[in-house]
Amino acid sequence: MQSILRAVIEEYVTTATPVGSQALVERYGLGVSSATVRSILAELEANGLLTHPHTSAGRIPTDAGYRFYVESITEAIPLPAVEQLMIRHQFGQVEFASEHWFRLAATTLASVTRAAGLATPAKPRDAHIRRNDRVAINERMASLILVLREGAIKQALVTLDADEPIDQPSLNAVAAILNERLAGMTASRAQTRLASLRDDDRVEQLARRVGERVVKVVREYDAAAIEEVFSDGLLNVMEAPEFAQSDKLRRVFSALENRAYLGQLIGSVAGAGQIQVFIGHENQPFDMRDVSLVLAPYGRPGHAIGVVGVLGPTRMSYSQAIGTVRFVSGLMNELVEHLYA
Amino acid sequence: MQSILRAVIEEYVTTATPVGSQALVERYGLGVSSATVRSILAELEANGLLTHPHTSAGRIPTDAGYRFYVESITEAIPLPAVEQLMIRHQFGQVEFASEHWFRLAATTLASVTRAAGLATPAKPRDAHIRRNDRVAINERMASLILVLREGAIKQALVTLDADEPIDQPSLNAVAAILNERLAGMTASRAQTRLASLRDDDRVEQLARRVGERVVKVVREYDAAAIEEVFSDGLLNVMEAPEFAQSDKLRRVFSALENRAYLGQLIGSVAGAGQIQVFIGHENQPFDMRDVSLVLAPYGRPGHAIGVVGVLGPTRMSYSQAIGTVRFVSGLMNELVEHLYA
DNA sequence: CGTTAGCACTCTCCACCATCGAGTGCTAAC
DNA sequence: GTTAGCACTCGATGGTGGAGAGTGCTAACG
Repeated sequence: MQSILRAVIEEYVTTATPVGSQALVERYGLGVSSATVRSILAELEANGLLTHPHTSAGRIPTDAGYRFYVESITEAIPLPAVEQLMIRHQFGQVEFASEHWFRLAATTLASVTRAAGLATPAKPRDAHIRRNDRVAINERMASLILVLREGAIKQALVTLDADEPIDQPSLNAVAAILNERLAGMTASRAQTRLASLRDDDRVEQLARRVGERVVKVVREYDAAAIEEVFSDGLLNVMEAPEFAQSDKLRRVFSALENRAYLGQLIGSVAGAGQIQVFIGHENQPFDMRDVSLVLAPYGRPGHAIGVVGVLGPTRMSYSQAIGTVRFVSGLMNELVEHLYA
Repeated sequence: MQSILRAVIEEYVTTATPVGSQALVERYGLGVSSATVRSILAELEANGLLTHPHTSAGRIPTDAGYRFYVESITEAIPLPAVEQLMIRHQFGQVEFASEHWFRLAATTLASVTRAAGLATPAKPRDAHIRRNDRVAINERMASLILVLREGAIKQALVTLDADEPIDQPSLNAVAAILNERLAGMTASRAQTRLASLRDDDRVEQLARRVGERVVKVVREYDAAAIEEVFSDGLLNVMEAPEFAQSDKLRRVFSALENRAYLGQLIGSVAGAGQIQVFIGHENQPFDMRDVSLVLAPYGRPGHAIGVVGVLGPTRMSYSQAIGTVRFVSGLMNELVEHLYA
């Protein structure tokens, strides 16, 4: 019974056409006749795991069927050793900098699974300020460059609307104050340490103003749901026969372009801490009901967390996808670990 | 004759169906009968400006027809004042930092022209080093942060494979040397200024090694064809009826994903210095023959140059697209100018 | 009672065909 | 040069009729 469901799904995943009872007994050594299979298929359909496009067609899995199947995969197919080596090799070739990794992860996932690869950079929960520098552009404005301990770099312009231009020595003094007070702080701790600056001293006052700007930038960074979702291999998804009618395709793309839902999903994956599968119309709010996602977090829990995964048609090879995503997220874990070591 | 061509194109642009002689006389006050129009249409077809999908269908413009039409647009329709104001307002709302502008430009172009908006950040021809800082991550590695005068920020890790760990004072000394020698330099000038560093002094030797890394990063930045092409509103293009068959769509997307051709185009536009239109199969090498591009450079000639524009079906409103792209690129010019002022 | 062979039934797919109509090209007259 | 008239072409539409795949049901079997 479960093995029949499994057979139906695996057959449908490869052929993309409704699968009949005969095809099953022929291609999978089930040891029973097609009539028996038919009665089991009818039962599976009654349980809501399979459907009928029409009376005289074979069965196709429902989203619930896929869900059942995915839950039953206790050990996902691990990625073949050859491919593991290849991927490691590729990661070895890019520069050792976290900003390159997540893109490569998406590209790799896309090419291995033949679906679309998704990845976000590792984003800290509460970023720590490592250091900040300012470069005066002119007397009225300063360009702030903020380095976060988690590796991100932020830039902001601050207008110094003082009555008279500020000279470079004063700016240096401001910078010194800020570095002394803000280094290593999170946004909220930085805020409290700025409070004690005096209002009657011109330099301290300026430092406070600039410092508040710094805090604001860091807060915004903390609050941003996802910095960026990088995707590669969307073409693979477009090529699937179920997207031959372009309206389905459109739905998926509009959901991708409006990244709100993706962000929410990714947030929940990052929170859950393990690989997760979202199938078809389980993706409720937006128009993603024609696709499934396999997502896994990577990074350091409590520090920086990103997400990698694949997006494919509901009819995708979940076991392969899970195996591949698991490997890539593991690899990313290693890399991030190295960075912090 | 030219007015008939113009009428055919404008009608086809709005209806997306082949246009016949009767429809033309009805909807455009041409003052002649359909038979006359037919003979003119036949002539235009002989000149290669129009085609026939089949015998009993109306005419549709060829790429050459569009080209002729575009050349004849001496004064593009300027963007309505209301929309100009709206756009200015939107640009006023984002932070005053060049990295936000090009994304907004793409988004704006997409929503106004109902096609896809494209934009690249302004990229300098020969970047100048403004300043660089290093933050030691541990004793064996330093994280380089490189600020270019043109506003870009680059990051790189350098492994300091010295025999013994390097202490912070030495690192500071290295940084001081580098800032003194490299500030304001282009990559090639920086290279020559590094040559005079002595090999027998440990700090100078280290400075040379790190400095060479800096030069390499800047060179890579100079050499990179395009940093990034940001696109928005690809959905608009997907919705055009000519992309109902998804294979055409696929061609366009594969051309976009493989950004080589786009980069080449953008390079040529940046070089040409004015708005350019690429129609259908004029986009020779790659599979972009189903779409047209209207691209314009922005920035400061000789300093930083970026490109903004739209990508739409060949059947797009060129006059509106040209007007809009012209306005947006002009606006970007103003903004960049402000930044340098 | 589970399994199986047999069989009628259902429904899609495809090829074929006739019809319709938009739009053309041509010709002859103005 | 322009126009009316007309035959012609060819895609689009819709209906028909097998062919084939696959089902569900029933009755028989171990």
